[in-house]
Amino acid sequence: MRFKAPKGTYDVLPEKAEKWEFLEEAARSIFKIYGYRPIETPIFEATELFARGIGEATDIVQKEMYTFTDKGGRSITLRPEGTAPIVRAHEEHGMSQWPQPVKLYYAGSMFRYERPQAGRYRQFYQLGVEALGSNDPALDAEVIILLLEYCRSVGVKEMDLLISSMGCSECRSSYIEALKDFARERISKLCPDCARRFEVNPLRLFDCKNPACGEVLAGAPKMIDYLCDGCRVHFESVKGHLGKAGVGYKIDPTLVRGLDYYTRTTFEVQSGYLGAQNAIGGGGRYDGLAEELGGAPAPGIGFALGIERLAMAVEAESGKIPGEYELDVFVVAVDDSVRVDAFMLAQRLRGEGLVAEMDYLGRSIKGQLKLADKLGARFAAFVGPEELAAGLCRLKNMVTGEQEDVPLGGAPAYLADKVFEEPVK
RNA sequence: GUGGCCGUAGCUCAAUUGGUUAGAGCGUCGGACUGUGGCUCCGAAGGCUGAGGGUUCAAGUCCCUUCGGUCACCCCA
Repeated sequence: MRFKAPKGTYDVLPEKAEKWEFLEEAARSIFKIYGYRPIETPIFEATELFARGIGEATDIVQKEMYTFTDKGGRSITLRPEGTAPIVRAHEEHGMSQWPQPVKLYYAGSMFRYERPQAGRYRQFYQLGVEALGSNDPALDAEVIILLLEYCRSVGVKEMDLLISSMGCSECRSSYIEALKDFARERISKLCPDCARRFEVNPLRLFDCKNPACGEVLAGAPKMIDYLCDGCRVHFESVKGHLGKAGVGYKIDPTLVRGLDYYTRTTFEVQSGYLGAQNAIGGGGRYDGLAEELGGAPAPGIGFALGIERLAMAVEAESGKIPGEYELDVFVVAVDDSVRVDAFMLAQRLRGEGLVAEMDYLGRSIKGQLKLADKLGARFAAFVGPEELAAGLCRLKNMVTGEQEDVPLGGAPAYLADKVFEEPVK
């Protein structure tokens, strides 16, 4: 075959898809408990939405977007993240008139043109929440706790919560000046990459892994020391809420996230089991985004988490993720004359809510039993001329090997009782 | 976009210093006396050795290019 899944993409085969379904269902369930409601936005949007929302200078906008021109001449981009589209929908549908705050969650694929690596793909699946219309620090804490609780509920035990504050437009700009003053005097001691960062986005200086740069920057001014009164009070309150909730966290002043829209609270949940891309999820507050997109002001906060990375962390720590294929009954057609009767029995079994399978390849009885065994069937139901003539159906317990004849008409209900009322195994 | 490693049947891997029809295990399908699984045994199907060039009498084995995978950087979920 000449075709393969495009670079950086992959097929989620049944075994993995079942695990993803489990994780996603668990997420939807806990998101709802926290009062969030589902929303689906288009998988592509006007390029300008992301360019303005995420920031022209960011890596995402500069080199990672899947952009194309549609037949109407519009510049379209496959969504690289979920927040900007939701803020767009919030404005478009007047959600500021809904009971505030508006709490939404989403699940879906995102696209970024990057070199694939462990835990990073060109199409990846995110789960996320957004709460718009309030700048209450309690909401910041709620969102952070929701992320942690969800991860914990599906089996992630060891994870680190990093938090910081990016300040608001006012205090951040004065901080950036201070940082640039500091860096300008030491520019000769920094690596070429950092020299470039200095020009493009000084906040990124802290991302450098170069030890020499790290030493130089250790003495640099920190954003959290430059917060204005409002931002400082907000940050203190977020920490206070987390503390009351018994949530452990680490303040990381260098936690600078790659999207320009963040203000005040930013956070990231990391796992030591993921390799270089160690963030399971992250997010922050974006109080200026709605205005940046040309809408009415609307503060907001949210997070996104990558299901691929979550699944990796869960499997590394807890071994298995639930979500197995289970077969209740395999209907065995004893010979060709009864294949239609077998088919009808399977239909009636399914009508009782039982997972029923049968043979579609004309296999021998032995072959059918082998298949039933491979599929893990709990029961086999024999349909044969002799049983049919007597109005019976022979049931075989595939675990114990016991067999019994029951009236054909009552077989589905009889089996349903056995399957649903008796403990598995 | 940059760099390291890698690319043989569906999967995991073999294939003497380049040498003749590329093998095995698992899996799939079938069979082992007539209506019954899990163990065992037998058989079959399934590879243009990622692709394209080159070197050579001869290439899965060497060289180049390209595509893909993988890991790291940049950055992020």
